[in-house]
Amino acid sequence: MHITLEADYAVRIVYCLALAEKRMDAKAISEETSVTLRFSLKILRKLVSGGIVRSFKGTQGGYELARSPKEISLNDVIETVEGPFSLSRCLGGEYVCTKSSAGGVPCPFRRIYDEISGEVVQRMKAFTFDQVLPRESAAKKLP
Amino acid sequence: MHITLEADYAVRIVYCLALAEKRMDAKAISEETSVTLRFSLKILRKLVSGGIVRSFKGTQGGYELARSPKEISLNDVIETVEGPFSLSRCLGGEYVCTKSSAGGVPCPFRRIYDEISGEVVQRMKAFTFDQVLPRESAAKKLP
DNA sequence: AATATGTTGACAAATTTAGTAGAGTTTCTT
DNA sequence: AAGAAACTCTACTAAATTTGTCAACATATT
Repeated sequence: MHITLEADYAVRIVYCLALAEKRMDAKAISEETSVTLRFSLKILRKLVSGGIVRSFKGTQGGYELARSPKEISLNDVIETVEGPFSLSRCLGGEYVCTKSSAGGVPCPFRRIYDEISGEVVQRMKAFTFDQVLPRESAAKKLP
Repeated sequence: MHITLEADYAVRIVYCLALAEKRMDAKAISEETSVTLRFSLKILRKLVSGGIVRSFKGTQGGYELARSPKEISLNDVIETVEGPFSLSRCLGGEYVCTKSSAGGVPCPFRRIYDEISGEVVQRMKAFTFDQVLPRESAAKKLP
């Protein structure tokens, strides 16, 4: 019932890049965050395809945030890495709990699960990375 | 990032017992909820030791709720089966993120994780099983 | 051209979750 | 007292997911 280690790492990596305020290569990120190089590469790829991080190839390559920390939420990062947050196991709109003791009737717990999940997502969206940065850095804006 | 199947089953089982309003044996519960007999026995044991369900041995034995549905919350059931809910992986009070890029400084995400987890738990505590019962049953009280 | 970097998909190990087995104990009924 | 119908307990196995690794490749800079 926790976020996965991978998501935890992803948060660290984004945090690390937000603090650095400059391009870092995978090796530096890996050392800074104590995530193995290989695994951080994998996570970085997800962050890149999720549009949170930009990558640059070649000698002076590396990774940097694709937008300002203020515009990156905890939800962006976690959702990118492990998909949308949901308490209930049965996603999608028209779920009917054929197995519930009510038999074929909409699962009576679905609503509460969805409500709570929605709140969690809302909270995670409201929490942006500028909130964990030292004041000066938080003020700055990426181009 | 979902509740586990086991917790899901546990909720169904409690719901089933709440609807039944009478003692049921494991076989009946298993059939009603579509959880295998063996697995439901395992879950029932947890529910018993968690004080949510009472068990009775012998020929007329079986299981019944240990208290009225109104006094059993979603959180009671889920916590009994899979432990206290927490988003963050690092439980316990004095956690320090030695691995974070801040190095040895309290993890800056800890607070938000705990806040959100707290809200989830609060919501799950507020949701009691009488809320998913037909009106008449919900009104009744167990001795 | 050489080197430093990121990209990709497949693979493997570790951990957690899900489910099973069997021998034992208690209680009720007759 | 016997027997059956229940629950109890510990351990084990199987499946799924998470975590982490590898190797060959593509791209950019100097």
